[in-house]
Amino acid sequence: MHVACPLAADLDAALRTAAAAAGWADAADFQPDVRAADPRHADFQANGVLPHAKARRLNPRALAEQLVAALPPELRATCTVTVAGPGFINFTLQPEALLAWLRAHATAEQLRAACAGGAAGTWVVDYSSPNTAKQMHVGHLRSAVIGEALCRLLAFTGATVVRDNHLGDWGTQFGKLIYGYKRWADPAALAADPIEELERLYKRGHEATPEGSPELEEARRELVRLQQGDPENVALWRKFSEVSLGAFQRIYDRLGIRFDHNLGESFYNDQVERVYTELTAAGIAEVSEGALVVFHPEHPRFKTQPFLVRKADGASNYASTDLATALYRTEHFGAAGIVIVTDFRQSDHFEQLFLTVRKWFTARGYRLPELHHVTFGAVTGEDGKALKTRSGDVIRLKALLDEAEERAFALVTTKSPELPEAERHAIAAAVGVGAVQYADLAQNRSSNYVFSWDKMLSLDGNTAPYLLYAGARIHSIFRRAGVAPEDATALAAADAPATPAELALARRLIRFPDAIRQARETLRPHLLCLYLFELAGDYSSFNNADKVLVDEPAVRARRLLLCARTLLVLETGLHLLGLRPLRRM
RNA sequence: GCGGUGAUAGCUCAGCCGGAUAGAGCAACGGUUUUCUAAACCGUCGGUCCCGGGUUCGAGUCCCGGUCACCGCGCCA
Repeated sequence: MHVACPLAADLDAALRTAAAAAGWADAADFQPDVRAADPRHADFQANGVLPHAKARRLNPRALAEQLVAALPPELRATCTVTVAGPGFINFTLQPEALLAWLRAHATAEQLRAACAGGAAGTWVVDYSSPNTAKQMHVGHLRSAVIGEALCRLLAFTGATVVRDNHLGDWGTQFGKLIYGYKRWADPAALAADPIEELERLYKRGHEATPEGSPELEEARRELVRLQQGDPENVALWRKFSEVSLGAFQRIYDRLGIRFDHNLGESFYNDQVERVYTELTAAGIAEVSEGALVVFHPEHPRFKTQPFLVRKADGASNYASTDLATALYRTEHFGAAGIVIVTDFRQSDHFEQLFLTVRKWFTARGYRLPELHHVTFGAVTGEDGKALKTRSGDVIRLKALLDEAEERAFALVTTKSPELPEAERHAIAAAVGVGAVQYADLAQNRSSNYVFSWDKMLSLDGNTAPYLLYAGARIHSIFRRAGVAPEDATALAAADAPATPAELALARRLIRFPDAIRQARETLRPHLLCLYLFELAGDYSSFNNADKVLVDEPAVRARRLLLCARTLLVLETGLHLLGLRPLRRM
């Protein structure tokens, strides 16, 4: 017998049909509002009867009873339906329906199919985007980690994702850096730690070129030479970029990030002229105080707060390059969506940018992609100010990841001293770096983030190790059982979930597509983190309450089935967050 | 001044389109192991959801007013 497992969308459709079958005069207007329910009450609840009844001055409980009576018998076979409170309709899935879902979602591909439909076409995601010739510090972590998770979520739900690192590789700072480099570069230091040396040279160049000094004039001339294509300066600039990208990639490797493109600001240098021309021709931009600016008369604030797209001296700025970038992404990649991940302080800039792009593209008849600015709160010190170590330097990302791995290594060695050292190091890398990533992802991105080593490196509670540990325990059970989690024959005899812990776990598993949908729609990975934490909690409770490897074949098979599906969902989810699951820890 | 974001347990935070008794983790205290990894599980303690109004069957959630914090607002990116 084949028993299907109805989910929210199926119940929604069934209720609409029932409204018509019950003879409601305005059944077409009925919005069932089916959603996942508090597990204490049901699997799903429909709240839509209350507002519907209210608008028509009818008794909501009576309406709800009519709907329930009009539901098709097939549905009643798969779930228990009750009316509760003022008129909620509760749906509790029968264990056989849960079993049907578990059987139907055996592979990553089947899981993905259940989650597809969120995004389509090409989505360009602009994240990380550090400045070249500088170290990455903890302030760079959020964009990289959140951006990568969003890329994976978008790809998982059907988009073709283009990962674009929009490097800050062009601008006035290069004049000072070249000035410093030509005078004080130390080849040995450059070979040992290039970024460190470039930072030193920039600082030295900056200090040696105070405002109004002849030295500053010389630094500016270096910049002009670079922009005019002077071979020596261009070669130096290229070297700075290469060295920087190499250092960045060592960080990205640890975070599981690989960009498709590194199209920095310099790439758009010769594309801004078209922006000026088209914006001016369309009457969108105007000259004000010598600069080319865009006002938005329909906007309460931007009708007077200008968007400067070209400076009075004729030079481009980041608005110019961001406009050129939006055009390039649309024309070259055919972007259906553009997601830019930066901190909240740039909200005004991107709001103005998007308003301008919409008018510009509409005026020219260009395809208009969906535009999203994904913001996140600042990382601050305990005082709410910019982050510093005790010595006054910013905390380097490399140092943070190193510290995380060291702490994790000490813990692995305590917990699992029998494992070979190389494996303990590999586990420590996944646990330590994963903890740092997860600490960032698990918090709602819009709130500010007070940095603390203990919080970032915590290994208890709602943290990466808790999720990784649940997975490692499942692998351990399969090792003991002598079967692979993908081995369907070991699961064939499974019957429906029966114990409270089994049922709670199965009910959590079927909600995975809903969690994915929410995280994707809101571009908020913490909703996926929350789900995975609850899943790992339900699994841990199950693991504690019900022994898997028992003698009765049906019980053993159904618990192995739950383990296999938990593992599949957990590892899929961890991967979407950019974390690496572990088989042992 | 205008605008954005935030304020929920001692601490760090969830709370999705208004929905049922506001939830986790940490910390504190107590319990669970001859049994698949105790990095676990179970329990106890802990709340003026910043303040004041409003909308309604129902408000942490929406609206209005206020307080505090961080941030943005003409040539940095």
